[in-house]
Amino acid sequence: MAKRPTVYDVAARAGVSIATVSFTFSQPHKVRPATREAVEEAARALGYLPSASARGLASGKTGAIGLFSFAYYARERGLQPDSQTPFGDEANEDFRMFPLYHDEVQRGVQVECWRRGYVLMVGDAKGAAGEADLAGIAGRVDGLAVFPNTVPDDVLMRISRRIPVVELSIPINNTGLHGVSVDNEGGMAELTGHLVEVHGLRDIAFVGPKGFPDKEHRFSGYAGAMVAAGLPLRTVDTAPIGHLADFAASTVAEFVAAGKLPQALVCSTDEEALAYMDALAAAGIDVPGQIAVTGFDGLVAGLVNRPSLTTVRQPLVELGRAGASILIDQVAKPGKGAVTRQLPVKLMIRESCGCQAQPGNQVR
Amino acid sequence: MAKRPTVYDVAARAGVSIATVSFTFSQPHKVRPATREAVEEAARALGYLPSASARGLASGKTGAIGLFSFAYYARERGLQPDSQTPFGDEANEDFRMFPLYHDEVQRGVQVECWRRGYVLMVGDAKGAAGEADLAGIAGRVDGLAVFPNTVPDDVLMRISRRIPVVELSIPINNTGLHGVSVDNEGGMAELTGHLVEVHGLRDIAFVGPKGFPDKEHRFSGYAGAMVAAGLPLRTVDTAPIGHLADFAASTVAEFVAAGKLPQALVCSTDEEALAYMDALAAAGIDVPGQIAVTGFDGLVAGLVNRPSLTTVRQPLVELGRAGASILIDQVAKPGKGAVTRQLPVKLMIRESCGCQAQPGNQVR
DNA sequence: GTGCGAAATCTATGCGCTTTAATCGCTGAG
DNA sequence: CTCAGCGATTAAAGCGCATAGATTTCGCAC
Repeated sequence: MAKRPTVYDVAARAGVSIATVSFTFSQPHKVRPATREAVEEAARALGYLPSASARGLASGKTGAIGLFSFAYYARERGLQPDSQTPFGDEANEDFRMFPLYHDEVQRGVQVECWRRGYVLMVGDAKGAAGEADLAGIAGRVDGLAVFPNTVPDDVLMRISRRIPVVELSIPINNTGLHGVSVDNEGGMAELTGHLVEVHGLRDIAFVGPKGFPDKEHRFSGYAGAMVAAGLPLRTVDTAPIGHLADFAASTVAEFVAAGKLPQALVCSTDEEALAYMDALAAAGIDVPGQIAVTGFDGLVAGLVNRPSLTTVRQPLVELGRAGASILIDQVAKPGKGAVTRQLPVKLMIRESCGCQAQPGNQVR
Repeated sequence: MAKRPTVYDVAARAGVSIATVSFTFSQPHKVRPATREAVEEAARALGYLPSASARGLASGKTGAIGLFSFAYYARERGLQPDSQTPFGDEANEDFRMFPLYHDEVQRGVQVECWRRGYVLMVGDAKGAAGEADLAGIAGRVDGLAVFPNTVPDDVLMRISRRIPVVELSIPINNTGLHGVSVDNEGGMAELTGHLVEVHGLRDIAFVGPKGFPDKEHRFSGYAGAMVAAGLPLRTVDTAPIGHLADFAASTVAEFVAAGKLPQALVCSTDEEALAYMDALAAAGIDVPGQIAVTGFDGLVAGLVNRPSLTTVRQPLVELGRAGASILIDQVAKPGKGAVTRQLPVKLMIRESCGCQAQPGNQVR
């Protein structure tokens, strides 16, 4: 590559000063049409491309929104950048790998950035999300969106002192960060209610990890509905996502061995639900015939699955858009407090709960 | 937001020079452990975040790969940033809108960037992809990936004089740009052969637009297979993607009116195929009973559709990865000529051609 | 205690652009 | 014919960091 031409080269060729070149691009109306054209002509002839780095340095703005995204997916599964793990086409069932939760949210962020004239910077930690990784992206954006549990809180707080930070899909909290969330509790309560009231189930177990605020809220929704119906709670531990399949298989085996198969498995995520459905199928147990299984998220994979997965659909794209929107607003006019929004969810009744698939429910 | 602390602030607090601060982050091993810790402590206390802009300016590298992505989707459909068009959750069948072709390719680019330690900059034109839009992203990356027909050739050529540019999924050509493509011709020939040999169809029409190199190659594949079988060619024009539904409906109406319904519609993309299947269903024509329909791409939407869509699956994620890989290689060691790669495709026999759905073919 | 090479640190400069303040050139009023 | 007034243009000062080259400090042998 030839040396990139700079404002100096353009200025020299056009016979003006670099300031005029700069104005030509940033404040065209302040430049006489004749000189403007001369500058543009020179720029074109030279193949001039303004350096965003220099621009950002001088102006203090980057015009970019950052998203710490893929790391979310990878870290949860223990994937390494140098691994040979298939990330798409190679996998036989890659609609189980893509698009997942964060892919849809990312799309939302991307759409909103597009609409507001920002570019999206997608950064990812190479190992545990340390500060060094984040610096690479936090240092070059005007605002940062992150998924919960991907970045240590103290690092996040530090960053938020410099640029607005929004947590995507985290319950309202007291961290002082901006945040967008969904009605986890209400959605799960409604879903549980469906199993109790429509299907008359009583022995309903909740499957989900501890320690994740959003999952805890889903549990609350489940618990509330069960208690309200006078039914006993029952919980099943879950493994890290990377080991869902093995864990689900052994759990199912235990159920069978103990002869204590619940009537329904209310999972905290679609991914868990699908893993359990696989395990149940492998064990020769019919879903929804012998046991109902439900998820939470509304991924494509649940729609493609047979039986299709009854679940609670989160407005994932909207979630991303709302997050990006908050950031961009904050960049334009920094507010004092944390901005938070909660979005509604939608119950998607499909086959895995025992209902017949409805055309209207085929959609996600 | 408080003024962001700089190397100077950190240096002052740690009692060292800014060079040492810089080294501490870039060449830690060249700094004595004691001073390194002092610097890190100061940085932590101050909430220091290195400015990527300044870094990029000084070093001449940005560590970012750019992708001109969403614009591709939007422009083809005539969507505007300020429009109220639903971009996801709102749509009843958004698996028809996401993930599409470019979404999967983008994922590939993103994965490869992650593995190679780059960040991804997703930029989008706000209107026609003019130079101004591109400058915003081309100026801040070390390499740029674009979809065909999204950026005027001359602009692309200009940019490619400064940074490596790769065209995603464009047949090998003479533009001198790097490129990745798939075996469009071979895949379509194989698919057409399937319809002829397995299903014994003779009146097979090709549906696809003119003027797009990759689509032309698909046509060649279709034509080659037909000629080889001694069958006549038949083509159907298509409308811009944004008007696919209306156009497909009127075309189907013409077929019916003229009583000349082909035995099969070989479409150049899955999106076209789905539009025609919708139109055929609306006209009360059974697929694949009365007419077979096939696509090309291997989108999720085709898998979810009933009947599921027989198609040719492109390795989209791999396509994106290959593109990013070429760019990153070129950044590291600029080569002289254009690098090109062609990837294989895979025939996915599903229901819309008249075959029974096979478990193995359910996958995409 | 000295001397020396290596390691650590610092000084100084420039990356390409934005932006403020100052200068220039022109117009029209006096 | 002069000069205030105004728009167009420019000079100059950074923005925050990397890095070559200069300088200081360190570790160690004598």
